[in-house]
Amino acid sequence: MDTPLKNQTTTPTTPLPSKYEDSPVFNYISNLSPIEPVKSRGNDHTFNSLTFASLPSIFTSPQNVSLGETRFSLRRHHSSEASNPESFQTPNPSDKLESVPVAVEQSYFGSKQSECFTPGSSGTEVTNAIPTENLELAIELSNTLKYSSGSPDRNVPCDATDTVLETAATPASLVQSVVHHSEERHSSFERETDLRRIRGMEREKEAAGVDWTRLISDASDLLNFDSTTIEEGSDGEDPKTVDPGAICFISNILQDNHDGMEVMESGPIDSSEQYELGKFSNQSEGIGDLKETDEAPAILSRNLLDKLNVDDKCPKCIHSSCKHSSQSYAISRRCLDFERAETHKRKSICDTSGSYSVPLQSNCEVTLVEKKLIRTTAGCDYSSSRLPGIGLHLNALATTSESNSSKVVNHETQASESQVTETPNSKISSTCLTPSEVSRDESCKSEVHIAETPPEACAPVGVESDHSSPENKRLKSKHVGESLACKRCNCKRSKCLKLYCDCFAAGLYCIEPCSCQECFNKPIYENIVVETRRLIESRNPLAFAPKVIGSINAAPQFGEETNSTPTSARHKRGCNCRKSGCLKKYCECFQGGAGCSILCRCIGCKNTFGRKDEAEESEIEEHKSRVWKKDATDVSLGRVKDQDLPMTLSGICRPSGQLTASFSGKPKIFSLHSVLSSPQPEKHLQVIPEEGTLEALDNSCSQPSGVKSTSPNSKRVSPPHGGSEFGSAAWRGGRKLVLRSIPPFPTLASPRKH
DNA sequence: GAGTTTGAAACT
DNA sequence: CAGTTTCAAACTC
Repeated sequence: MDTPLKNQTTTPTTPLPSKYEDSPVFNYISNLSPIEPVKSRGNDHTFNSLTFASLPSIFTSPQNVSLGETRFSLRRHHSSEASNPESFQTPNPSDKLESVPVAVEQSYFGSKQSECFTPGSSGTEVTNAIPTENLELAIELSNTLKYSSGSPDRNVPCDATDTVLETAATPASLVQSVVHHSEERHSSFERETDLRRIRGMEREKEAAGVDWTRLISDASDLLNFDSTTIEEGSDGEDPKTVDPGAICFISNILQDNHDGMEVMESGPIDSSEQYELGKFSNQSEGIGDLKETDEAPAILSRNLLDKLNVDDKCPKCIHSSCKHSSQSYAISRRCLDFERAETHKRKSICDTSGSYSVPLQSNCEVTLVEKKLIRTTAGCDYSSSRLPGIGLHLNALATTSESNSSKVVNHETQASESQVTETPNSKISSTCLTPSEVSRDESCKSEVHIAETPPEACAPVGVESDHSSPENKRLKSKHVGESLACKRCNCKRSKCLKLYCDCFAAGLYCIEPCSCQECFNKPIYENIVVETRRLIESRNPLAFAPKVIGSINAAPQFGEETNSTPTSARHKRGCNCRKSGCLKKYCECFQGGAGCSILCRCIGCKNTFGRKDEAEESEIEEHKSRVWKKDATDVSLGRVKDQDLPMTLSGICRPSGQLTASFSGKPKIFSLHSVLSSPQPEKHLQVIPEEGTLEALDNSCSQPSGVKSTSPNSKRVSPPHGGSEFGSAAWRGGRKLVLRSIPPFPTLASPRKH
């Protein structure tokens, strides 16, 4: 374009015939170039209109312009031309692209260069990298766009400058580079990483057959996120703080899903990534690259716009739509951090993201309101992916109910986003150990704080922002998911290192909203937390498992009439209520939206989700049938004695002590009864799979009580790894993983043989 | 917001 | 394993 550098860059590309330049595609590409914005008012306008307040600032950086453009020369050519925000809706595809894509691209690509290159170095870089790229570009127009995204590999210059940045995700830093914060580099890096992860996820999904729409939404979400951050920064809030946290949380979330970090970093951006980028451009283009459906462009643009709009409207995330993704982020972050602490940042075990299809995803339809769609999609993806890594509680929540989950997600989303804005100093130096500093240093973890910090953000839809007030708290916690999402404690003496602490029990770090005193449940005290967890898990491997198990999906929605259809969810140990009638949140069953079961020792149970007596009846019936069947089988094998049946029944009907706990309360779903009654543990495992839904099974398997009760030395019973293993497996892996790792269970149960 | 109630968690 | 104590959330006023 105007700048010499660009000319250079473009020139190499020129192997393309002049005709090519004349071609619509070429024009389109040219129009795409956003880097110019600084110079071109139009772009600025566009950004502003789009609410990319900070974008202009981005372009202020000379480096960004020159460097970024070099690679994107093709696209950004005539960026100046497309300045109209309205261009989105204009028939002209190129214009459409301009506003949105520009922002995106810059954030992605430009940042990289900006960081990698100093003004002086830029020239060298250009010469080196461009030729090859251009060549490829020439070959494939579509690729050209993608190319602009700039694979790490190709960006040789970056490597020289800063290997880490370069490999990691240089490009993302554009925005931050604009800000000129060295600290931001880190954040940008993470952002980039996040983006890549997302893309990688998308790739996977794509491979799986996921439609591009989701990808777009994700990407748009990402974009949105960025924009939000930027905007915030422009608003006067501390940009630094914002970015890091946001980035961190995203990265964390993604991390679970995707381990791909390494891969992505190590390797150049593969075609798929580029492809996605290309999608962006394509979509905005309207030219419609091959892969995309006609809808793609429109949707993309809409999404982007929506996002932008959303950001504008609610920097702090006012809309539920905004909340969604953020919330999920926040949740995951918090949990992930925790998890990470335990595992010491092990690579996500659960790339099983694929396997964990969250119900939410299903909800992600293009048909949804775009705003929601965007958020939702992102949230879905993240949530799904994150599930594995999340504390069991969270997992339970996720699975609990779609509606709930969505609420939760929204909730968190808001929180997270607002957090982003609020996050003050996110990480950068993790050396600080003082509790007060903890929140800051936690970097990624700090986000946790951030995410939930904003009362308003956190507040469930329809709930006042004031968290502190008991009323609000109550309202918030109305829904289990919500309560967890915004979980905050008020511990005074437990240091938040005991199960008394809801945060700790839920596998979450305490965050700002918490009113706890002398809190050690912070990322900074990771070691302590982990150690404590180990201790607790050693006593009760499933101490951190969700208290309520079973498919809450089936359970009536909160607030719905529950009596008619008892939920399948059951408290893992049952409650012991004496005065609350299991009608108040004192009752863990009730609180978790679970009906009371035979495991409960409650008195005067009136649990609307299912009373104990009812459960007992059904349980007995169920058990009887099972027992008889088994009995027949066992008898044939000579294993079962006449006594067994009665004993089992008695145990079921009125389990005593921990033994009771061993039974899952869920008759229809779980076959634990059979386990107890059955002399052979192995059978249990076999039986379980048959009956239950996976979740139910997993949950049942994961129940600590079960372990304890079945084993002679309940306390001794510990997971393979001194208790932590099992628990951790459940902790990090999610239900399915837990289920797999359960094998030890049978062994434990075996002692019960009579 | 303070105080009470409640039941889980922790302890003995 | 049972009883007691501790604890913090839930709840009430």
